[in-house]
Amino acid sequence: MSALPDHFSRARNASKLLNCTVQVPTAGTTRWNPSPEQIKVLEMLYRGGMRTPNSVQIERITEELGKYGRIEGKNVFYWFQNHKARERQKQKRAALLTLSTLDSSSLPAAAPGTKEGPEKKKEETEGLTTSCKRRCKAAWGDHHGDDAADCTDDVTTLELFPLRPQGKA
Amino acid sequence: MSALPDHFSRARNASKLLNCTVQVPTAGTTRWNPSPEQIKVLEMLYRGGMRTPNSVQIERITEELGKYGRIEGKNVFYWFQNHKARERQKQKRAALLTLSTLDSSSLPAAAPGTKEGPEKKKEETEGLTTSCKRRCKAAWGDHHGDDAADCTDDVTTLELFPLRPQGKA
DNA sequence: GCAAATTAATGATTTATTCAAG
DNA sequence: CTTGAATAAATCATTAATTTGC
Repeated sequence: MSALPDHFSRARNASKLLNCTVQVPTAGTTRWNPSPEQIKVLEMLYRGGMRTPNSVQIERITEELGKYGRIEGKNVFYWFQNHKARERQKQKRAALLTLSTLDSSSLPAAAPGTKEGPEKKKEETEGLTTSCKRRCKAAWGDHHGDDAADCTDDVTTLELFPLRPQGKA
Repeated sequence: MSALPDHFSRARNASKLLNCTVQVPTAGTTRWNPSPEQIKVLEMLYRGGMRTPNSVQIERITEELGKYGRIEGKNVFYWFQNHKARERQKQKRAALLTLSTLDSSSLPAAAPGTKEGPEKKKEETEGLTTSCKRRCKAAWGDHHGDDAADCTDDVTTLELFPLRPQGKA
């Protein structure tokens, strides 16, 4: 897991000693590091039911989160992807654990310490949540805005995307 | 998990019952249909070694292909994705076939008519092409162009991306 | 108490799989 | 059946926690 050629990156251990509150601006950071407020908003949206925001939603979220720090649209996109995937991963693991606890007779393989349980391929304990087929729509940059009068399909999910706490969908 | 009545797909199966041709906005076709010239250029680029163009490259390709018909950046992106994937798929299949031909004793399962051969997981006949690790860079809309002096680190594949028949290396 | 070494989280990319239009 | 479009899974890579030796 940890191959470290020991490359002391750029703006690393600047803080800690110096309690300077400077936010390390100017280009430096390669990877987006979400601030607590940003995470809060994102999780709120997620708990509100948002799974894969489309481009318009992403734009709005990005704009909103931009108040709390530098952020791009792709960060939002990736955040939702990863969050969803890892949530599912956790649930799957929990389900397996529950199963093994409830029924301690089966469970042939899948040593819990190895790495995972990559036995079949997928669809292991999948038939419990996602029943809906697929939802289409992606988050591509539809901003080309040249000639083609291609309808920017938004409008659909806009209503259930308040961005301000409204209470459930 | 999917507790949200997300956008009921919009232009997907919209015109099924209602055979009304309306609603389809000005740009009729939902799906991009590449013209022969476009395919030609794309295949040339592919044969030239391009696998996953970055945003700048995609923009340029899109611009070039736009001469031969309506096209968006995501079309180019998806085309490369699909072409690569399906090329690999074919190679894999061919390799399996070759193996079974050379050694007609093994090959336990993988009925060729069922659906596929989803036996293990992956890494079956993989170690034949991709030796380079990974290349980074995606095709996101990096067009924010605000202040951040974020280096748009293309440069990786740019050299082998002439876009104009140059004679190649 | 600290910084290097390790580990755990998680952002970012690529690959595999699936859906559906033509 | 072919293939564009979209999503989910796997993987890589980097940053933050945490541990460990001094």
